[in-house]
Amino acid sequence: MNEIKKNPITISTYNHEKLYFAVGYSENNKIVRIALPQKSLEEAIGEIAKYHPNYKLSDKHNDTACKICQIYHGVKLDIELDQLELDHNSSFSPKTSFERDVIIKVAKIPYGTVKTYKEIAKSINSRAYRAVGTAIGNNPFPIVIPCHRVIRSDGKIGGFRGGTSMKVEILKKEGIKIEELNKGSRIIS
DNA sequence: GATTGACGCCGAG
DNA sequence: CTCGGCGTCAATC
Repeated sequence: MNEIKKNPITISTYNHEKLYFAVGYSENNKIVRIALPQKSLEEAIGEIAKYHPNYKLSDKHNDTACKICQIYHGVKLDIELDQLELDHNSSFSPKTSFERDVIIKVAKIPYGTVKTYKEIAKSINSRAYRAVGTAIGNNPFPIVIPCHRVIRSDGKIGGFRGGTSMKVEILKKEGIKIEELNKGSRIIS
């Protein structure tokens, strides 16, 4: 489980057509956590506050929240890795190099492309496919670290914290072809 | 140890 | 194509 951090942070938000985005920043102006889009402002803030109860609202980084919204909607946009708080005081504190390696690999998947859990595992010389999924599932920076671009080896979509349907929507907006099956969806390659 | 995964592979129907 | 079962290994209980 992700431990709860007492460090003070600020949360900035953005909303667009009934979807609410939130981003948490540390005092040294790095992103500590990103919320998946929610149906209300309270839920979006709650997604971050859950891990960082010591927060204040601020409009200082609303532009970042706006960017995240755009990326979510398929705009080809990058947020540099150095904007993310990846050290041990942040909410992302990998206990082994495994979790960190996975996140770094996922960060490098280009816009509009996908990789499989197996490929990620292989790229870090591991066969722990399932552990890769778990590590990605704990990703505190969804959308920016494009965990939605990691799919199963059989072409099926695989899981997503915000629900598989949200994963499908983002991929479609990035131009990836997906066919609907009776049971779930599949990438057309 | 034993259990649990955002998985993978193979074989049966 | 679907389903079950077993393989695999990191994290958690």
